Amino acid sequence: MPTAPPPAAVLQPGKKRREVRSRAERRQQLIDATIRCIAAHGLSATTMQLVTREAGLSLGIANLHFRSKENLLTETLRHVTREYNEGLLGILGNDSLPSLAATLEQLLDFQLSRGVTQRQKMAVWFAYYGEAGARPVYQTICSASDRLAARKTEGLFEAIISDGQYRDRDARQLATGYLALIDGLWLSLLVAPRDLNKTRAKAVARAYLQQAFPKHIA
Amino acid sequence: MPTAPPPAAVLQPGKKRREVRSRAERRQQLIDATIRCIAAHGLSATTMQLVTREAGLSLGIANLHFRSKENLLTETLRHVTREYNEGLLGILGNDSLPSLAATLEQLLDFQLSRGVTQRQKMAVWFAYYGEAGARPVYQTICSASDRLAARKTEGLFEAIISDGQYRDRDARQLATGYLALIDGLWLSLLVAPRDLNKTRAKAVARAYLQQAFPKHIA
DNA sequence: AGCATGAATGAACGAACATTCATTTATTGA
DNA sequence: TCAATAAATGAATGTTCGTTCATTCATGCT
Repeated sequence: MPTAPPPAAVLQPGKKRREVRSRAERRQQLIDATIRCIAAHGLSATTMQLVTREAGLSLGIANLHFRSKENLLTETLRHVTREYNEGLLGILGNDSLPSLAATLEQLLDFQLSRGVTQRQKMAVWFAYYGEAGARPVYQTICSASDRLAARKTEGLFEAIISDGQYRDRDARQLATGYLALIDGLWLSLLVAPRDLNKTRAKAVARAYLQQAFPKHIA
Repeated sequence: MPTAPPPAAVLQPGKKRREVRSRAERRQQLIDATIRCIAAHGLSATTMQLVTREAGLSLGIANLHFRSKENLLTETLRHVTREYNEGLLGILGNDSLPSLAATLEQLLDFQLSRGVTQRQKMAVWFAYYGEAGARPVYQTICSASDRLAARKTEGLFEAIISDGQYRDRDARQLATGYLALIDGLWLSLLVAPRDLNKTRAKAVARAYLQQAFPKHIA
């Protein structure tokens, strides 16, 4: 069998100059590309070729910086989760909250904030949720994040109940309901954006909080 | 090249007797197997081999009764969706509702009913939701079902508001919130069953309805 | 009984996939 | 200036997947 002719030594037109970057930079670049791919094509259609092409890099690079595709996907979920948790802790992090009413408003704004990013993140979030039942790793990461949000929200609600001297209110139950409501609204925004926009979603969530804590929200 | 030796004419031990069934029966059998596979292994790991083996049939059968894998998956989603919609219409179907309070209770019971089935169905539901952003067919089926539920729930809430002469209540907003809450509770039940059981989930949803319609629910 | 019909089977096939690694190339330090 | 080192590349590899179809066989009709 004749060997393939060796590529010409001349500079090929579509050839990009090879660039060297640090490990951290490449990892971030690949995670970002993975997020875009999942949002655009879904988790099952996200291939190594698609991701690396999206990142503008060569095929083998993902296996170089992450050991495997499985690892890349896990790290991507971890990144999205960490980002969300950091945003949440920026609001609910300190145990002594200056103004409870303002904090409540901030929480609402954060969870239903605009931003192109957020839309992509929602798609990623639910793509992994859909597979979580079958993949223990995803389940662990997701539920750890959920538990943190639940704990912090519950803490805020307890403080509000105490401050407003509300009667017959269960902080845990209200927090569970509120977070489930937010999840459900996200899902609707993702799947049926025609029937629900962010403004209406925020109004719905606000109504929930108003019913629960009328003295703390306008 | 020597041809492989023909299989012995004797009855092989692991050989099952071939059984012939109607097209409808086989389709249902395969859809049920698909649901079990998705719930157990996730959508991305659901292969034709897995499904047909789960159904106890041969590999080629799925392509015989459904044209393609894509079609099998679509029909499976349609089946789950139809089943849910029928249950919902069984409660909210007739336009003149006998007792609004009883209907509200039935709706709650239905949406958070136990049953092993329901757990598998939830897994299927969210597996498709996760891919819906990338697959227009899934999106169409899901959002059509969601829209029906929204319309019927809104109708019930309108009747209740009118009956109870509630002030400052928006049926559409309350219905959006209630359905989002149910979706969110389902997601929590699926992903973090340790943190939320069906009894607590029902209590949370009930609390929402109590806040909205105190005269119509205990 | 013998034949016609079509459901059922599973080996075979090509396409697509993740992964590997020999080679190329940028960067660093002597 | 020139090795030495490490990052980046992409052709090649082995595997797995969905799909096909020649063959087998159960069933109902004549």
